[in-house]
Amino acid sequence: MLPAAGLSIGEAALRLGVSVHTLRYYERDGLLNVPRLPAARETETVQPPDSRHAQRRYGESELSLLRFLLVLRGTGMPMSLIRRYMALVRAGEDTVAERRELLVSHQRAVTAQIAALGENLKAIEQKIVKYDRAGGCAPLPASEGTSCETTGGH
Amino acid sequence: MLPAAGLSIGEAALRLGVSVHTLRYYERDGLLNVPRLPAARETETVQPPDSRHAQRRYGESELSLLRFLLVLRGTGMPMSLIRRYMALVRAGEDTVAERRELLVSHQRAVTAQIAALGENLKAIEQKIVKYDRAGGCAPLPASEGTSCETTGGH
DNA sequence: GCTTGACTTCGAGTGCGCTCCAGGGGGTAC
DNA sequence: GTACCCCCTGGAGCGCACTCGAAGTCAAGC
Repeated sequence: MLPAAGLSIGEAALRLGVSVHTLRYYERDGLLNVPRLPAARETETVQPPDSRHAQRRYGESELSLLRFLLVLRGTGMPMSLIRRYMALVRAGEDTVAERRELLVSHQRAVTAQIAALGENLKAIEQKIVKYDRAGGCAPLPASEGTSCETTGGH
Repeated sequence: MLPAAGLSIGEAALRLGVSVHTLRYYERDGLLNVPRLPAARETETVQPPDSRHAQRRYGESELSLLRFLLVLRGTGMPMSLIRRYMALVRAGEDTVAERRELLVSHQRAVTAQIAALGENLKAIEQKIVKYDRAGGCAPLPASEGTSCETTGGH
């Protein structure tokens, strides 16, 4: 349960499978805030550094936030909506209803997207089958005889 | 079965659900060639126009090519690959094997994409469920009593 | 002290797929 | 003839999500 002071940006990037550029970009773009080092550390040199130039530390909470962020990105939610969602998360528990609404609407979009992809996939597979039938005559596989006319079509 | 001289670019765009800009862009980008008017027409003015400035006519063959092109685009195939595929189509029947290969590889990509989307969708749905359980206490629906602690999490 | 390496900032650059614009053609309607 | 509408071209612009570069900071190792 202890935050254990978290990972550096490089480690976090590695673990999440994105670039450090992307992580910084997300923060710059207002998607989330990441705490910085100077708070408490084992050996305390005189001063925590310059306050800018302070290194980010990614704890469990940031990581799980980012994991979900990547889920949203991975389903094509635009940055602007993600920004809104993350702001709601930061704003506390009484934004749950609105967050839910946002996710439900996105869920519908994703479902539709999957359906459309499935349709298109079907069309691609049909074309492949057509090529299989046509290709039995010339190049690759040797199967039993079907008529080998090139009756139009691509 | 007769080509009936085909549609204008505006009509084709309307029918395919894209903009005329996009159709011209596809052609400019080498995805396909579209025949032009000046061949044979009812009233022949002295000269068929300037040869540039000649209007495109979209016949069944162009339309079905475009429909499949849109399937490929709709599944995220990049323009460069589509260009290759379309070149193979133009090149004639003995490119069928290579076309097939291209489509099969894309098919795999789309299948993977759908799977990934499904995974992400699951994560989103779980989050929604979590919000449902949390939200029973405060804002929207009134259901029977579950414990209403906010035990961590976004 | 100097180098190395991972971090910091801000701003500019990239790639993709359109999308739009200026400037012009040409045919039909009034 | 001139208004209208759809068509043409080449090139510029846009939105998105990164991606990279220059210049600087800091801690650790030799």
